[in-house]
Order: sequence, then C-alpha cells, then structure tokens
Amino acid sequence: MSLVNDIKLTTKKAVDVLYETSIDETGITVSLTKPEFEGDYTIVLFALLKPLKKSPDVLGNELGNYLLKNHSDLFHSFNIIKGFLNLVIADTCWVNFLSKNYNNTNFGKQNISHKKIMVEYSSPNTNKPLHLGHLRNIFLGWSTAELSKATGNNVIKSCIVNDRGIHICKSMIAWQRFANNATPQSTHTKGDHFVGDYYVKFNDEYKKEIETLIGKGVEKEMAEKEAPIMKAAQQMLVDWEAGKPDVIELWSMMNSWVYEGFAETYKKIGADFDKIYYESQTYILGKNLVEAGLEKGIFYKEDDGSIWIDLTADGLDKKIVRRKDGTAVYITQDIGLAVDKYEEYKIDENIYVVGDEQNYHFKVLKLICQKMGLPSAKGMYHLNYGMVELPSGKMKSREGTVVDADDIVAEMINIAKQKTEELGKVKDFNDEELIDLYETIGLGALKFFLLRVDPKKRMVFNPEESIDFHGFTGPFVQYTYARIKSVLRKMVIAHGSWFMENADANYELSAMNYELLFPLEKNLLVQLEQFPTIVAEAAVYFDPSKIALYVFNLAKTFSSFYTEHSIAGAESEEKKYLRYMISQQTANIIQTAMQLLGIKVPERM
RNA sequence: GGACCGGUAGCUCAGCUGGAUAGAGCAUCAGCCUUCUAAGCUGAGGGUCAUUGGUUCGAAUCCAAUCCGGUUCACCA
Repeated sequence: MSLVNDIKLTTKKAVDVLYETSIDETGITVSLTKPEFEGDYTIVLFALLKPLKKSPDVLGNELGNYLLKNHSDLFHSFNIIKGFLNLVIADTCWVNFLSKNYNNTNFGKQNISHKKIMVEYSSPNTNKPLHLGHLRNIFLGWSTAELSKATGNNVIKSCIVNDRGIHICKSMIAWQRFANNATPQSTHTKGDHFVGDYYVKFNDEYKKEIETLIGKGVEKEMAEKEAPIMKAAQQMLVDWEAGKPDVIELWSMMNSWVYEGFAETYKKIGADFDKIYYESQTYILGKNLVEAGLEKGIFYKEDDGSIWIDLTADGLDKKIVRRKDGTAVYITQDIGLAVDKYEEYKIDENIYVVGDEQNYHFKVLKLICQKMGLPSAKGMYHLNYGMVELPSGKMKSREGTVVDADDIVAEMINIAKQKTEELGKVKDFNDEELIDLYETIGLGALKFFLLRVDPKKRMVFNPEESIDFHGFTGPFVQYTYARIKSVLRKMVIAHGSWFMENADANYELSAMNYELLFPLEKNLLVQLEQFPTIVAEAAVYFDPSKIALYVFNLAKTFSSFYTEHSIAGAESEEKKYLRYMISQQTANIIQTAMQLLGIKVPERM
C-alpha cells in the first residue's frame, strides 16, 4: 500500500467522521508538495469545498487537526496555503519504511494483477536484417512484458515470424538469379544481412526492368505490373503455397540463414521469446477461417474470385482477405494467429507491439474477429509506438538511410569502450570483464535512449550526434549505481557485512526527531517509497518510459545527496546507518528498475 | 478527401485522469576534484505551452474551430 493511498484513505475516513459525508477517495487529489512550501504531500481542497460547504481555511484546519490527532504515526504537522493542505509526514514513518524495505531486492515487484497475457513483439520479416525501428519494438515489447510480470501477471512473450509472402519471394528470386550459389558461409556474411542484400538486389533489378519497359513506350503503371522479375516473384508465391518442392527447399534454406543471424542479434541485445509462431504455419488456419466466414456471409466474393469484407458501415473501408489467385494476404494469417494463440493459451489479453503505421490494420483485424464472433477478439490490444526517424525524415531502405541494428549496437559498445578507456577507472579489469562492461554500458545507453520517451510518440535519432552518456541517459544511472556500490563495499570492509546487513537493528529509531532528516535524505525517501506505484503505473499503461524517468530522477537526487553528505563518513553513527540504508535501497531500486528496462548495472565503471 | 496521431526552451523530451511561480537533459556561460568514482555536483541565461474562442474558483492539461506536421485508407507486409 502506497503512502499516497494511505493519505487518501485516511482523508476519506476523516471526511466521513467529521461531516458524515461519503466521498470517493479517487476524487481526492494528493500531490507532492512544491519545494517552496513546507510539507511532503499536499491535499488539494478545492474539489471538496462545494460538497462540504466549507471555506478552504476551515476545512483545511479541521481536516489537518483530525489527521494529526488520529494518525500521529503518519502525520507530523500541517499548514494551509490557499486551498492547499500541506502535510508533513512523520519522520518515524519514513524510517520505518526504510528499515522494512532497504534490504529487499524485490522491492517494487508486486502481486496485484493475475491475468494471462501474451505480448507479441519483434515480429520481423525474414527478408532483411533488423534495424533501429525493430530495436525500439524489441526493447519496448520485452520491457512491457517484464513490467507486466512484475505486477503479478502470467506473461508469455511471443513472436510472429513473417516468413512467407511476396517479400520473401523477392529475395529468393534475386538469389536464384544472381548469387551463383553463394552462401553466408562462403561470403563470411551474417545470414540476415546476406539475404537482405538480395532483397535490395531484387529492387535494383526491378527498377531497371521498369525503366527498360518505359523506354519501350510502356506506361509506368503497366511497367510496374509487368516487369518480368516481379511476375517471377508472384509466380513463386503461388508455387510456394502449392508446395512446389524446389521452391520450398530454397525457402527453408534462405530462412535458416536469416534465423541464424537473428538469433545472434537477439542474444546480443537480450531479447527472448517463450513461443515463436511462423506465418507459414498460421496462414492456413487464416485461410480456413476466411472460407468459413465466406459461408457465414461475413465475407463476400468478387467476380474475379478475391474475397473481401465490407466495413463501410463501421466507418472503415472494404478490405481484401484473400487474393484472386487464392493466396493469403497479411491480414489473413493474423486472423488465424489470433485464434491459434487463444486456443492454445486461453489468454486474457493479447498484446501486439507493432508500429503506429499499422493502426488501421489492427482496427480492421479486431473488427473482423468481432464480426466472426471469435472469443479471441476481446483481449486484443494494439500497443502502437511511433516510428524512429532521422533528422532527414523517415528511414528508407531504398535510399540506404536505414540504421542497421547490428551496426548501431556495435557502435554503442565501441563508444562505451572509448569513453571507459579515456576515463581509465577500471585498469585492473581483465579482458572478459572489460568486454562485459562495454556491452553493459553501450547497450544500456541504447536501450535507455529508446525507452525513455513515451512509446506513443515518434522519436528522432540523429546518427551524427551519437547517443549521449551524460544527463538523462542509461550510463548516468549505471554510474550512480556503481558509485553507490563502491561506497557500500567500503563500508562493509570497515564495519563487517553482518553489522551493515542489520543496520536497522543497530539504528535507534527512537532517537529520531523531525530535524534529523536533511532535505536530500527526505527527498530520496519520498522517491524510494514511490517505486511500486510507478511500476504499477508503467505496467498498466504499457509504458517503460515512466520507469526510465523515475530511475533517472532517483539517480539525480542520489547524486546530489552523495555530493552534499558523506555516507561512510557521516557526522554520527545514526546518520551512518541511515545513509547506509538509503544507499542500499537506492541501489536495489536502480537495479530493479533497470532490469525492468532490460538494462544491466555494473558494480564498477 | 475520410479516419487517427502530434505541435511545450536553440535541440531532444517530461508534465496532459484540470491545481500553487510550466520542468529535465543536451548545447551555451560561470564555479566545484589533498574528503565515499567529476560518466558527477552547484549556479546563470533561455517559454506567446501552434493560434483563436469556450467551459470554471482555476486550463499546457477539457471542448470547438483554424494553422502546421505525420500516419493511414494497397490483390505490400
């Protein structure tokens, strides 16, 4: 139970007793007291004035006096400024909180929700390597899943591999024609990059063929349709769905190259999945469902044989669900997959982490599932996020402006290496420890950068200015953690671990009085206490940026505190224990918060 | 054209379920390492919260209109 909640509930009770009026505690606004006023938390009285027919001063005084008298364990004093009732929380309350939780490495994790949730993320196409946009997706999906777990849910991380479709056929055609049987091994190229090169090659050839046709006097639109290489790709898709052995063989071989490449990247960035779906396996179920829907009259057939659904009555358009040549489109397999997931896991919620450019697609998908009466429609939620853009605008693979995932990861790690070497603080590390540290910092910087902004908003990445290691960044938080751990190690050496681990027992709570906590100590305690609330909020809104912001602010406050007050050399034994406990809990929370973002923290850096 | 999303400091972003004088980081400038790690700390400058109107005790926050930017409405995925 959070302190803010306690304040709300006691206030509700106070109003009940004092005025015999029942109010909803969610209607009580409790906020942090502004630094320029005395107090920790503030009850905003305006909303209560009318129903209780009181002036701000009278209500504030009556309420304040009641709270003080009946909850002296919680409140120390109060003051009223205009319509704001500022409450000073009792120091014993803070210290009790601290001694109860400072050694709990799971503090912040809670058991308040019990749903079965699938989070689908990453979901790559197997025709090209991952790029920066995928990284935002992956970090967001992974973190969201962990946040959901941290509030008690049973979470299944899943991934749909888009391993079939016309785009895959494009790489296949290009490889057939231009590769001379080259392989990733023979060219020493990472498999996903290798296949991606042929996807690019296809588009180059396609463009050339269009130009040739236009040169012969063919209309542009016609040329795009009739280019031989495109025809070949389309034929290959038909052959694939028909199960033509040589096509299937080529397809499996090229996909296996891509999977090897992806596996390497996933391992590097710490992505993992409990269940992997392949579109090549779900699309048939989708096609069958379309067939069934056609019989039920949910879909209709055009004269050319294509199958559609008319959503104009719902304010949307008509949507194709099967091509005239009988092959499945993107949405066909998504219908199948939704059913598949539900049948196997009976999930309460089915979260799709997919970019906001597909908002319309998911609106349509959910609507189709609803119209088909599928139980899986209910829990569908499209967790959409904004695109990662360059200062010049959208990343475009055709213009070569895509920031490759492997490249940016390698670059971040390299920058971490350079900076670490410049600072020269870990000269005694062996090679293994160094590599580990560079990865921790480099990936920490990258993940934090991508997770610190509201997922819903599109974000700009400027490759010219490399990602910062100062300020609101992963390395700053990691550095704060390393500094805390350094102090804690020294204190354990000086006092012995048993002594420090039982700091609360050695600390005389009774000696506390209000003047004892310095502002920075108090600020830290206030922030530490809020952590579980932040975790719950971030989980509910699927928003890791709330964690990033919180942990940064915590680290910032700690850094000020660290500069202002000595921990190991505190002015009294009491203060030493107090600050030890504060430091210990801050470290624990930083570690937990960063873990929820998928970021490791180093003991030294 | 329809639908949806966004516009806050030079730049990148918080704040948006209405509350006190709108906050961070970067960049700029000025300070701080014989004291627990300076990837740090302290301070300064920097704002018509796109515009206009409305709702009310109170609006960056809610509503409407307008302007600007984006996404989408594919027999691509």
